[in-house]
Amino acid sequence: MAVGKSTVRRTWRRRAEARPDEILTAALDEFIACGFDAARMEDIAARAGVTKGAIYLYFEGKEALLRALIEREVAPFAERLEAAADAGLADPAGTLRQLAQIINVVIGQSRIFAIPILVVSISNRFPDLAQHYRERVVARGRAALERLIRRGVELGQFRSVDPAAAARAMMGPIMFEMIWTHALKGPGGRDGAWLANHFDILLNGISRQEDP
Amino acid sequence: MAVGKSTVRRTWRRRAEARPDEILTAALDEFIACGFDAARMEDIAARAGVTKGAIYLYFEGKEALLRALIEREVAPFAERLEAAADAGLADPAGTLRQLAQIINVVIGQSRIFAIPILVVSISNRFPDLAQHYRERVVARGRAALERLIRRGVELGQFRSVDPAAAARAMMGPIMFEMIWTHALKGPGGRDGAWLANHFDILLNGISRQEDP
Amino acid sequence: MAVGKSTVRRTWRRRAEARPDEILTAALDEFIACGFDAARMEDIAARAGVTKGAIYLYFEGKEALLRALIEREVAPFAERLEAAADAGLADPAGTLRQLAQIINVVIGQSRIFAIPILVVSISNRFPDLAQHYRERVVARGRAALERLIRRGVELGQFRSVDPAAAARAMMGPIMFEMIWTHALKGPGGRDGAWLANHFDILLNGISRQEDP
Amino acid sequence: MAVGKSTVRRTWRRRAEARPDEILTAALDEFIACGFDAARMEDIAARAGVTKGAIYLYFEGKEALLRALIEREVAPFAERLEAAADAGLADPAGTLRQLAQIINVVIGQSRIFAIPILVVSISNRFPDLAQHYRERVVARGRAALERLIRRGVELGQFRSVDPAAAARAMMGPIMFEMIWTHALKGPGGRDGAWLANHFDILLNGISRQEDP
DNA sequence: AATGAATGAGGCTTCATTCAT
DNA sequence: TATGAATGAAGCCTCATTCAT
Repeated sequence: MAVGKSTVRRTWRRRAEARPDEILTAALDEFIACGFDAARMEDIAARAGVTKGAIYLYFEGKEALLRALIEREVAPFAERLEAAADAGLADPAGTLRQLAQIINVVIGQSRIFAIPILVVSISNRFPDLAQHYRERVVARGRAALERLIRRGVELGQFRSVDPAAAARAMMGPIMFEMIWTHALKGPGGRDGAWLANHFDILLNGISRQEDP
Repeated sequence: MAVGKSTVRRTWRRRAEARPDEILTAALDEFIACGFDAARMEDIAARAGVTKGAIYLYFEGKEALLRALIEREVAPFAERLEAAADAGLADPAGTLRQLAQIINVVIGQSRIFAIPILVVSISNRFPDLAQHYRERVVARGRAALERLIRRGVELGQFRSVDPAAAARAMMGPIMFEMIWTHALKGPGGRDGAWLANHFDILLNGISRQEDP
Repeated sequence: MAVGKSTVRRTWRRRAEARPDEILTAALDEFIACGFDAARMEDIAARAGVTKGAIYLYFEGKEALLRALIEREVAPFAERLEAAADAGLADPAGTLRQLAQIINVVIGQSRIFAIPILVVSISNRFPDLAQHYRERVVARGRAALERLIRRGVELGQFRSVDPAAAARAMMGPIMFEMIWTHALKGPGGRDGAWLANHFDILLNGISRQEDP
Repeated sequence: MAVGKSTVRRTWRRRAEARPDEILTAALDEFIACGFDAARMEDIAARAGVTKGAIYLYFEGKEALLRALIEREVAPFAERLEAAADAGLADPAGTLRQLAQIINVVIGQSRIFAIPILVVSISNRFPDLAQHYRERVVARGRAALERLIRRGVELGQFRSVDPAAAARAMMGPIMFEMIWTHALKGPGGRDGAWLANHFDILLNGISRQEDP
């Protein structure tokens, strides 16, 4: 009985504690679907299963929603990239090939890769968010790729290329795939081979030419 | 007298005829600066040196402004790319290196490379514009690069890679540079060497290895 | 154990019984500080040390709070005035001078003299409250002053003025002092001599001229 | 014909130029009727014969409306008081009696005497407006009365009272009449004799006692 | 008796668009 | 062709009030 009571209460509590996250997820969906300005608070609320006013119990306003969202999504985004890269320092070439395949799959499946596009589209009006993203995600992702490439050079897998330039060269195709998939919505791109192909070409470009 | 009158009239006419273009340019600037939704008709008008109402003499409304803008900018954009590519079919490798340098310079100088970002940021709400852009610019640009690469393979400059894949791989860095320059506004990128570096790596990746 | 329990309970009860009064006091403070409309139920609750919902256990709503407040404050306000006046019927002139001094001190010390201003500022929207105040406080206060003056005339302290007019003439400075102190917040007025001065002049105006 | 055209245009222009004033007048009416917070922009607009949005062509918002209103009303208010007072420096006693009668009449006729009540009721939330009013109207009005009384003393009409104290004593009844008329709306007060009576008593209080 | 999450009506303000001149 | 006053729909946000716990 006492247990029953506690359970009930817990249900109630759990909802209240989960609200901010539910709202943020709803906001992400709306922002991606309509853009920051065209997204209506009421639609975000509806998507989260609450009413307009409820959002303001947890967030100061629309801009706060955007900021909290970036905050919530950006760190894991960067960390996943880094962790995956650093876990494969023993075999840089193989790891880069794997990364290409994984990213290719995830891009098609997860909403998370729509976030960079959201960030880009609001970057002129929220320069600090753009900066945050640049430093937390792009810079860290590039640094992780750089570490892989530098190690590949040390191991003799790659030629002695400039790791920074090579890492940067790899960001391009990733961004292109995101935009192609989530914004321009080009057809046929989702067969999963493209990014791997791009990386192959890049890897070819930096690899040691062992066989003539 | 007649001369005077005619002169005055001509001046006046010229302005009147130039209006739509001035307005579109103003609109482009505002759209890039604030995004489509946040751009105010009044600010566009002010930038163009007219009043709000005058815009409606030439355009149906805000969305029409956007469409006309894309229309006006997209075709030349694609044609310039194509012309430059096709003019260099005699030396694909050299042409691609040149293209990288030219694009790199133009990206930093011209507002024109902010247009793709604008298109991307509104693509979810105006899918037809996205499609238009995809087909008119991205697809044609890719096809032009493809022709270059195919010719390079025929000439023996490049290995027998898949021209489509290689062309696509080259779009990524271009897009990255645009976004980095016009949206994320990363520092230090505008030294002009990066895109050339990326292309070098890619060209390395597809080039025939003449020297062992 | 029983004792402990009862003690706890009593403490608890006492608080519960005190709640309505605490809430009303908090409401008065907020109403005075912000006005009726701008006062927020949440701030009233916070001032009273409870949560928003608790107020509704004791009062129907915001307007009920206002009415209860006027009810609670108005009667004692009037009664104090009356009692003080009637207690001094033996020496009207002296009593009026004393009243001036007492009021002057209390105006500066107590929130109670901010109530008339509150009433005035909401009087157009709650005419019944205004009427209530008019009849319960202003009219009774004036009547008390009138009795004093009439007695003064009878005693030969004052000339045979119209007691009603003279009483009314004395309300003005009091109101002016309240407004000056609690609303317009003029500087320097709180030295305590002004109201006495005003009354002196008024008393001079109605006093018998014993000395030629 | 040319005249006709010009007339039409003038009509149009005149309306546009008159708008701010019409809106302010409407705002004053609403603010007095409902108080600042309860007054709705839409009702103000309706009273002015325009739509909500039109107000924002001329004023920044609701608070700006209030400020412009005070600005517009306060100066003439003070100037009229001063001019009337200074015009009568030759006969202070008579002038003060006249002033009492004039004010008494105007209080009953004009909305202008509801402004002090409006100011008082918002003074806690807009302290700068209160200060402005205090300095521009109350202080100047008091100074004008002071000049009259000082001159009266010099001329021998009045005893050698403190002019500042006497002037201040005269403000009270005026304020009381305003509040009584426009806020508490006491019945029967508008017979026009009261303020004159108050002033008589005050004048008696400060006058030289020529007859024993 | 008390909490605090949630509601929803309603206000202020903005801005694309229209239209008389 | 051009103006700019005016509209009115729509969005953000607040807050008095309710209610499950």
